Amino acid sequence: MRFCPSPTGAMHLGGIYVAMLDQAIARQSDGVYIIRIEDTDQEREVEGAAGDFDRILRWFGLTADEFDGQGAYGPYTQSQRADIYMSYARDLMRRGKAYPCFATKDELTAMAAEQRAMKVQPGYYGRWAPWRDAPDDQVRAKLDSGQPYVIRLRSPGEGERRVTFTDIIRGEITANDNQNDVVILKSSANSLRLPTYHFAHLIDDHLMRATIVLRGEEWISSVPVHLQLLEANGFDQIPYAHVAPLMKQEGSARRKLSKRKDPEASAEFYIEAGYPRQAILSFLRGLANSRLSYLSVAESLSEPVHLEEAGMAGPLVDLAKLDHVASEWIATMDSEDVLREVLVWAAHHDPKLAAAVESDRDLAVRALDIERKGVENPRKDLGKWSDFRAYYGYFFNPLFELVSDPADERLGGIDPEVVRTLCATYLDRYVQATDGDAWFEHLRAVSETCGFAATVRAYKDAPDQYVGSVREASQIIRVALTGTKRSPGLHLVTDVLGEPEVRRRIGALVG
RNA sequence: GGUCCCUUCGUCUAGCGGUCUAGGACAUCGCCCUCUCACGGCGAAAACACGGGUUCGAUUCCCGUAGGGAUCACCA
Repeated sequence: MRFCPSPTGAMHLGGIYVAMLDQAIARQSDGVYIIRIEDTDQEREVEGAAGDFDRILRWFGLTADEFDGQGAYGPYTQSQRADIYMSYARDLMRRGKAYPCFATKDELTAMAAEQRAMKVQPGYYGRWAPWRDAPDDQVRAKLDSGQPYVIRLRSPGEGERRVTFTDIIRGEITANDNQNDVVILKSSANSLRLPTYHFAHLIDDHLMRATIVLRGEEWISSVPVHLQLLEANGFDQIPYAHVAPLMKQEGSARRKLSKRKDPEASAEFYIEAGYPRQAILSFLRGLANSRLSYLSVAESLSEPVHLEEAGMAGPLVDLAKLDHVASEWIATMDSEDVLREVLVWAAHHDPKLAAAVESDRDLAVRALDIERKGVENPRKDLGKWSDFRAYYGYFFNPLFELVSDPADERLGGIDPEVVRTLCATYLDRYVQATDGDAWFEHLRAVSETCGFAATVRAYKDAPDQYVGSVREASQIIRVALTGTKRSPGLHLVTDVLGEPEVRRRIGALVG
C-alpha cells in the first residue's frame, strides 16, 4: 500500500481520500501503509509543504506505518533515493534499453509544433527520436562537450499494438501501446540526476514490495509506459487500482475538485471548520463504497472497504451530506467528549470562544447535556465544532450580550411596555420549574396576567383582545435569555443558567 | 484533435434479462409532535442521456450518437 503526496501545494481532499483508502486496505489485509514523498520536481517544490502534509495527515490519523528511522525500505523521500534510480537507469543503458538524449527544450517544442501541423501523434518516437539510434561518436562528442542531456527509455512499442491490463476498480482496460521514448532521468547541472515519476514510482514500488498501486485516475493513460518500464527492468507487475477523482458541480457541468478554485478542495478547510475527523473519513468511505454510507459512522469506519465496489465516475463532494454525517456522529458523543473537541478546535480557530468556555467547563458540560444526556434521540444541532458558538455561546457571559432594549426587533414587535411588564411580572413570580410542563404552565399564568392569550388558538380566535399569545410571551423570555429566537426548551436553559443569571438577563429588559 | 474511461431521482447509489408501476440514503417540500429550535414519526415530489439492434422480454447485453471526465511535459 502506498500513498504518495508531492509537496507542491496544500493537501488536497483527494489526497486524504486516497490516503484513507490506502490505509484502510492495508489495515484490513494485514499490510503496511507507507507514505512516500515524491519530491522529484525541484522547481515546483514548496517550502514547508512536507511539514504541512505531516500535520494534516496526523490530524486525520493517517500517518504512515513506516517512515524514515522506522521502516525496512527507506528512505521514503524520493530525492534521497536518487542514487538508487540512477543505478537502475545505468543498468538499462548498459543493456541498451535506455539512452541519452541531447535534444534541447527548443528543439523539442519545435518538433511538437511540427507534429501538430502534420497531425501526427505527438511524442518522441521513430523519426522524431533523433538520439534514439545516434552513432556512438556523436554521443561521445556531446558528452565530452558537457551538454545537458536526459535519459530516455528505448520504447519497444510499435504503432498499432494494443496492450491490455486489469484494473481492480475498472476491470479490463485496453489501450494503444506506448511508442514514446519517455524521459526517465531528468537533466541536471551536477552529477545527481532525479528521475521522473514514471521511473521512480515503479522502482520504489518494486523495492518497497507494494502489493497494490492505488492512485488517481489521471494515471490510467500512462499505464502502457509503466508496463514497458516494468518489462525493461524485469519487475513483476503490481495490480493497479485507479480511483475516480472527487468532483465539483459548476453550473450544469462538473469538474475535478480544484485546489485553486474550491475552498472545500483543501483538507485544511475541514480542519478549520471543525468537522470531526471521523465524520470526514466516514463520508469519504461512503463515497468510495456507498454500502458504507448507510451505516453509522462507527460502523462505516470498521467495515472493510472494497475497491471493486468503488464507482468509476467521480463523485461530487456534497457538503450537505457531510454535515448530516457529522451531526449524526457528534450526537453519539458524550458532552465531555464534545467539549474536549470543541476546545481543541477553538484553541486554534476561535481563541475568544476557547477562553470563555475554558473559564467555566462545568457550565459547558451542563449546556451540552441539554437534550443530549439520557435521552433517546439526542440533539443533532452540532455538525462541526465551529457551530458551538452559535448554538451554545449564549450560555457564557463573555459571549453573551444582554438584550436591554424592549423594542429590540428580535422580540417580535410586541409593545415595549408589554415586554417590560411581562419581564417584571415573570421575575416577580419566578420559580424554577423542574419539568417542561410545569415551567410552561407557570409562564402561561404569568403571561395571562399581562394580557397574553393562554393558548395560540385563543389568540387566533380573538386577536383584538390580546397583546399576543403565550407563544409570543415565551419568545420574549427566550430572546432575553439567549439573544436568539431558537433554543432548546427554556426550562432547561434556565436550569443551566441558574436563577441569578436568569434574573440578570431578564432584568435587563425591565430597565 | 488522437486515445482511454464514464453516463439510473438535485446528490451518493441499488440493480448484474423477466422480481422494476426502478429500491434506499442525503437534500427539498408537506403533515404530525410542539413555547421557538433540534430530535422523532408519517407522507410527497424526484431518475434508467438518446437512437438503433439482440431477445418472447431490456435499466441490465451489443453498436452508434450526444454529453461528461482524464490524458497526450525533463509535473506529479
